[in-house]
Amino acid sequence: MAPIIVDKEAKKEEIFLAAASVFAEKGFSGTRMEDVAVKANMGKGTVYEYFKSKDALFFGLYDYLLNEFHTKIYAVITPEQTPFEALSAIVSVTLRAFDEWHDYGFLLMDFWKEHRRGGGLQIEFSAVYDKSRDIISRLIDEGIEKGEFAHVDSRAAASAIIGILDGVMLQRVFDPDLYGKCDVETHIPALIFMGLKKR
Amino acid sequence: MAPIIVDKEAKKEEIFLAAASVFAEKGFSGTRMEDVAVKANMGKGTVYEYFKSKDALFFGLYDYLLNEFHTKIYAVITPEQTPFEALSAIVSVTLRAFDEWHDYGFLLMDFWKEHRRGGGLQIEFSAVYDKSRDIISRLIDEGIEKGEFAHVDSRAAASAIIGILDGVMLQRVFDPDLYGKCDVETHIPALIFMGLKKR
Amino acid sequence: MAPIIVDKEAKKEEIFLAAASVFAEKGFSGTRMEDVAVKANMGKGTVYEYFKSKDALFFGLYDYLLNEFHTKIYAVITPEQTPFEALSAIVSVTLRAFDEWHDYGFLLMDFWKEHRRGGGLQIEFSAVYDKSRDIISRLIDEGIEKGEFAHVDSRAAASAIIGILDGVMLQRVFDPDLYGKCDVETHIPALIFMGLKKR
Amino acid sequence: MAPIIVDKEAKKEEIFLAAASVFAEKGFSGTRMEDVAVKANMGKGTVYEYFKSKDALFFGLYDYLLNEFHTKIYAVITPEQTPFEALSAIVSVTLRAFDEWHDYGFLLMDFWKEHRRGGGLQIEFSAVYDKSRDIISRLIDEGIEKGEFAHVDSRAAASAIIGILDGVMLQRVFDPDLYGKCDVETHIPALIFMGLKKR
DNA sequence: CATGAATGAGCATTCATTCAT
DNA sequence: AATGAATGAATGCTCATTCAT
Repeated sequence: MAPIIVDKEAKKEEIFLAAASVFAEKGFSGTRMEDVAVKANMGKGTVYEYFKSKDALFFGLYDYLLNEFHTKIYAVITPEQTPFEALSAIVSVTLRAFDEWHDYGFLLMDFWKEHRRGGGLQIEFSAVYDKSRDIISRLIDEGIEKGEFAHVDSRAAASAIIGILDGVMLQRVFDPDLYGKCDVETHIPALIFMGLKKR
Repeated sequence: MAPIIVDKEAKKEEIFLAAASVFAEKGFSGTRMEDVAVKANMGKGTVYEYFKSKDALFFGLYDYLLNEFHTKIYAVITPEQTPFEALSAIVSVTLRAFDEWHDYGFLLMDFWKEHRRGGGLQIEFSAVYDKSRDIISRLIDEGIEKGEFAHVDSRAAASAIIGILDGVMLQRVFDPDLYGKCDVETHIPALIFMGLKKR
Repeated sequence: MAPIIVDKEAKKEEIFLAAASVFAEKGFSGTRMEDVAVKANMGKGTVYEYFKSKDALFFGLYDYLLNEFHTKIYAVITPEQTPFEALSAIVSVTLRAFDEWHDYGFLLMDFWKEHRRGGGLQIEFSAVYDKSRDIISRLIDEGIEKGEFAHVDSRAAASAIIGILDGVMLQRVFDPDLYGKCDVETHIPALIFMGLKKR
Repeated sequence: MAPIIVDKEAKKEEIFLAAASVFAEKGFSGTRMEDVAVKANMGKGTVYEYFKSKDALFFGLYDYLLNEFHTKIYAVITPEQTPFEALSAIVSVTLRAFDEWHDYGFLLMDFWKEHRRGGGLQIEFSAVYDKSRDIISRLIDEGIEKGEFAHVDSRAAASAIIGILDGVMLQRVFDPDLYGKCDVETHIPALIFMGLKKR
């Protein structure tokens, strides 16, 4: 008669936030569903009202975060930018994003690791990387066409750039002071665009 | 009665080989000590004679593999090489090593992931990266001195190079066809040394 | 505001019908209160308005069904019948009733099985059997008096007859083709009345 | 080197005995695996060394008990007996067996009830009844041939006899005094062989 | 030394029941 | 009256670790 109106999506988001925090701290297998529930200020059972299983929560979270991440990253690209400017913006915002959420690195490691355990729930990681590679390699192709970039293999270069960004993140996970030791946000793009060799 | 002489080190190596195979296939938390024992053709109890715990085995394995890996990688550096040649050799042998043992990627992911869980047993990953970074950044510094390389920040560049290599490995874990799609072993070094920008 | 008038008894019956169907299909412990609620087109909470607990619903259902069953069975007895005719009618209508509702067998099994779990709610099964035994043994006694039946122990014979009927039902639960294989409705009464021995 | 020798079968039997006792007392769903373990004086995990799951234990127990039961029952048949004597012996030993282990009735109810829950583990009850029906109907056929029994339908009569025995057991489960109230072991066989009708 | 039987802590998940609306 | 969101007790099962032989 007067059904309790609950914003299911809002509740899911609450759980996602709690889960992100706990998974990032303890890792997937180190996290108990109760930990998530406690963090989200609800009963264990309630979490299960919104997510069928621990796996569903985990990979759902991945989806959620990736979406937010991509939205954030690719919001910086505008049509007026030159390929160089667009690429610079992507690299720079990505590095800054890692900086802002250090835990994201741990989460991502877990996603990578748990990714294998069969089942149909899991995100198609390969597709995710494909998508990123597509965007970046298209910018590179455009840059080559316009004479801005050298005649590199655009897909290999895109892989390398993503590799740099992921790899830098990994290294920062294990050595948080890396940023302190050198100005990564300046030097990494420099390397990407200029290479090591003297001209 | 003559005491049975057992080569403890040889036995440990047997266990390492079995463990590497099983951990790579099933991941750390998906692997049961019994799986390792079976693979190594011995009883569960025997594994515990050589390793105090699952963690000790796992991180001991990391140590073991990393040692082998580093030995292999840095064997290619010789004093006669120019910095450019040395760096090229490292990059190239690393890419080829990933190629040879695809599972290594999964193992590495697990090491990264489990790395955190307290205790004092764990390898100091940061130190590992530091060591690699040291070797590479020294080569870069040398190259700058000799006028071979541009005036980049050598530590940032080293981070970026390691990042590229780790990152490329990660991408190949999720998309094994990457090598097929483009000649990574040619293009990645090219990007590293020449950068994207046209000269 | 005019209060909504709800026919409590009608609603209870709705729930009973839904419950009978679900319990028969999934068994007592396999049935969730929500299943019943869904089948009855109402909310879980509403079921609890009418039945204090799952047990109360289950044993209430037993009462309800038994009542219907008894009403049906004993409607066939009339004062004009000879004891033989009355008994024949009971046997025959019982066998036919089992035939009509195959699921009843499963329900009954569950009632038997759950019957023990303490508490004061449960139906006194013994009393139920006593009642049936009373009716049947009285008919037998009457038959003996009138010289229609042999001098058997009427209570033992009544037990045996109920036993035959319950037992036949059980066997049909596990082998639904039993009726197909032989004409139970003819042969079972024949055995009851004539026995195995040749005269 | 000196492996602990454990008689796996003996251990299984220990567990069966504990399980029979606990299942009979609390029913299948009311029994926790720990209850069985405690009763058998072992740890929970140990039970799982011998039985893959609660279901496997339960239906394994059924197999075990049924085997014992059948062995006991059909041990009383000898080639020299007339069909009447053989049948009498079966009926009588069955009734006495129920008497000796009252709990068997409860266990059987549970087996009946749980029987449905799909899966491939479960005993084919139908086959069990078929087997009993075969033995008994063959004896009846033999009796008919020899002129000992009336021309009944032997399969229907066999069903009825099994029905009587199962049914009597059920009634005794709910009214343990039934035996006290009348001499079932005399009167039930009398009814089976002579029927109700006066000759 | 080697073993594998025994153990029990630990955790994902289910579901009867409650109660705010 | 009716609802269904929230809850947490309860339990089957796994697996690292121990230890008697």
